[in-house]
Amino acid sequence: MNLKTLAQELGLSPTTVSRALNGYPEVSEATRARVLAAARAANYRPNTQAKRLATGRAMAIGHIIPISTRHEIVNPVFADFIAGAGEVYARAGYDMVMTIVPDDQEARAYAELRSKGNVDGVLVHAPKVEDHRVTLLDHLGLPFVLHGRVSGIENSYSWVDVNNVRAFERATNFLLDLGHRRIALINGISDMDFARRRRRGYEQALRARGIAPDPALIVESAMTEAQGHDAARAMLTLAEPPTAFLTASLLSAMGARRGIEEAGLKMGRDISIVTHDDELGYLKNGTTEEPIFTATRSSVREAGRRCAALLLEQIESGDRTPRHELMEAVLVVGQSTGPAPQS
Amino acid sequence: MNLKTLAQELGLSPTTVSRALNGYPEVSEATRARVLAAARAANYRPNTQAKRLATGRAMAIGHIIPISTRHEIVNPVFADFIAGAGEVYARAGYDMVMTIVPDDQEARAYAELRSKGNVDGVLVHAPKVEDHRVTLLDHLGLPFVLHGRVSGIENSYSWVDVNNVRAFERATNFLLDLGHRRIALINGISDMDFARRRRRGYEQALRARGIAPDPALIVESAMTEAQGHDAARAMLTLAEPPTAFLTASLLSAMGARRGIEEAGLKMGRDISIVTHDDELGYLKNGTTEEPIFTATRSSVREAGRRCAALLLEQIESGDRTPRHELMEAVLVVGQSTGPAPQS
DNA sequence: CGATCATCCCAAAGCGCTTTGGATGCAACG
DNA sequence: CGTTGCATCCAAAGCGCTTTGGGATGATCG
Repeated sequence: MNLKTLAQELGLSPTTVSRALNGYPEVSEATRARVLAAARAANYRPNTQAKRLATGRAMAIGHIIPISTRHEIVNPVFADFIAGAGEVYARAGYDMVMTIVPDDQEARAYAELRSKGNVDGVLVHAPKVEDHRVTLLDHLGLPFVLHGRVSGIENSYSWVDVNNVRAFERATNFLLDLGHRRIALINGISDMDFARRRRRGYEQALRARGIAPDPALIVESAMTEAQGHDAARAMLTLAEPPTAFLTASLLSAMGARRGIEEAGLKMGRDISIVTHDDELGYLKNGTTEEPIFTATRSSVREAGRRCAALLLEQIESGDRTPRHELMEAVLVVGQSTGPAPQS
Repeated sequence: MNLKTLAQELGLSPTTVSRALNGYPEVSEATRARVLAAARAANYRPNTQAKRLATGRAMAIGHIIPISTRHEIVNPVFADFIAGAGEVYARAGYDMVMTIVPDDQEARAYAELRSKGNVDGVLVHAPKVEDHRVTLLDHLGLPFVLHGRVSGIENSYSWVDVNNVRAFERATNFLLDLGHRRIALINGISDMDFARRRRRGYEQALRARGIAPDPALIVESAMTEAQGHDAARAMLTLAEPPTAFLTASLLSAMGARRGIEEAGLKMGRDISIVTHDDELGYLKNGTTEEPIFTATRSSVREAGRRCAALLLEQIESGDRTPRHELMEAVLVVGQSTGPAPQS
């Protein structure tokens, strides 16, 4: 069923039917009603490709997911972020098109997306400290929004981010207030912009109290359960072991807890943990009311929603002036923290 | 830059240029070379929408992700599966379009995808025991492949699945051989077809040794860390506690381990765990050589690849006769299992 | 040398929609 | 009564590509 035959059946021109369906005023309400009824009856839906070609709008947003051939890790945060963004797209009638690409071909993938014209804009994931994608996209003239920011770049661009500096500053202060002085940071990969910011927040808080950050108490690598475990195990054997851990993900925190317990210590009493919690669907930090870990909490799903909303707004308004949204993490207190043990 | 102007610049007709680019034989190799060179120089890429409209092929595969409003959990396996499938799509020049939809509107979403014509086929995730999607898609005439199977349905369809029955039968036998008799199953949600099959494998193995499955030793719910923990804690307080746990995911296994250790027991000595391991990128079971948990291992990413390959093959060949692929899980021995303790 | 046949190229139609630029009819107006 | 203005509708062009159905051109053959 297409426009032409639907129009014929109604004894109308395609023009009129198209206008009736798309809510243009040049058609009487009587015929509009007739058209709508017929369209529904015939289960008519305009062909996407034809519409796209005619309007020049792809009605789709691109997400490019680079797959590293080295540490082939799929970002665990990814699924939830996508879910949030996808909700918004679906409501607005946009498709979400995902491209999986070896990370050395990422630039080409963006360029292709642009020149083949199959998206109206892109959402950029997991920016690194110096991320070339921003300049590339600027140059391509493809509307985009970053989930996160890029420290080492001058360009201005639209982004949605958590206030990572502040979150980790607060978390560190929280531990300092409990009397902890040897606080370890189990962070994400140091290339990542968010990891850089978290570290800055952590170090700022320490320095503000006159404590020099100790490199032996900082680990920066992929945020897995094993990472947390191994880092905790290793650090607990130091001559001056930490009394608290600050971890960048719930998985790392779980690993750290395991390491702590293997060392015969008790979390929340002997050793404290504060973690960042992205509120992933499949990885809950206890319940909202009774969290297991003390955490800086910020929903990555909500971030997905906001990124998507921001991008759609830019595309539909045509307004390219960069806009930002800074989300604050909530510090929730769980059972993983307590006063520093008297040594 | 479009076909027409490119053709003009070359002094050729659009027809010839199109044919040259698409490898048709009706064009001399000399002009083909000229055309290719010019196209590359102009960075020309045919407009996707126009191509799609002209050919009637969307060159895209749909994935519909239902979001339950109740337990809004995003399948943790999802990201890795997508990554696998996406690799194959990208190589074949297909887009992957993802639709996030409230689960009560899933059927409508498939119908729309079909009538709007923006995909050539769909990949169906996480089938339930009685899943209406198979009949729906059959009826819509939209090519599809299931990741998993549907027990309660007669239709034949294409699928790729792990031999869940066999995997859990083997895992159970492995524990039985170690002398365990009280073996608990911490399974996925019972509606899920894969969970049903795993339970069947588990019960078959028990019955084959004359052991009646004990409902008190079976939990079926969302596979989270908390699930594993809570189930293990609860079961260990039974009058006749289990000596081994069989879990359906690494997260559950991690939770169970925590529960075990909280009860002052040692995994691998006092209590054994065998888990299923989907080989998720961000959730490794130790290393390939030295797994932490004894596990039935099967890569969900590889499953994604095979699903995608199967679907593309069906679409491109036009052959709609259902095809299957059954993957066998490997049983790897880690440090989480040992002989049943003498009571 | 004319007929036949590849080879190489092109004009034009068509994919299904939107949108521009009228046409038509009718009420209102001076 | 002629004109204006409005409300409705339509024909046709166009989006950028593919593909059908030829049309030249030159080589081959009897």
